[in-house]
Amino acid sequence: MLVLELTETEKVIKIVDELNKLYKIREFVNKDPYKVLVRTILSQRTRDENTDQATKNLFGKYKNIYEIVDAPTDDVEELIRCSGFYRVKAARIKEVSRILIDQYGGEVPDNLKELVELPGVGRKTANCVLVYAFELPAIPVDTHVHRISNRIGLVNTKTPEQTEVELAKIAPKELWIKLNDLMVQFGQTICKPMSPQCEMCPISDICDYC
DNA sequence: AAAACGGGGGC
DNA sequence: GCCCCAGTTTT
Repeated sequence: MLVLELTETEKVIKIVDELNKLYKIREFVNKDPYKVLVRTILSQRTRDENTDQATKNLFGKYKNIYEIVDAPTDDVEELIRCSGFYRVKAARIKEVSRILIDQYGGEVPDNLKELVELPGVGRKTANCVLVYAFELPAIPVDTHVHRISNRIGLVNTKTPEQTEVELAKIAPKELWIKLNDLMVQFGQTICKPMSPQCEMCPISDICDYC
């Protein structure tokens, strides 16, 4: 069988295309920047099911930033308990909310520089806000994106930030917005960290991992 | 019972 | 870069 020789850019296009047949691009909490930010903090080192449940619990009771900043911390902790790391996350959410109200008029900044200055917001979380709330081109690199990109030989990097830089070079900009969400779903269901289900992988023809 | 897991921060 | 943090899931 003829082995296709694709450029890295062509590989990205193919990967997005194939994964897009399998998974839907999700729209997180109606692109409300504050809710996206909170949901993303809740998602840190956490699976989707638990993230979604915690997000529902929290915003089911407290509607916006002003209600959350005044909410009792133990109640917030209880509502988001199912997402794990709930004490840290509750503290971060309340701290960030306070800062946004005090310094940004209750709005979420739409640029990387100001976002990463917020406590509990690193590069991955900030990029998620830019992509999912503001629809700006950014590539949130979590461990799924980092692992998969390296596993299939798309990049050869050591840190997530290096992966972000390399992916930005080879991926067409209009695809950036899809990369994280597709790879996360792929990483949770097929290209898993420990036991990848290579037999049902839609992109095995461009991957020699197995 | 470990070890790993959709990060972030402090040093 | 290394280590710590801290609930949950997987091995």
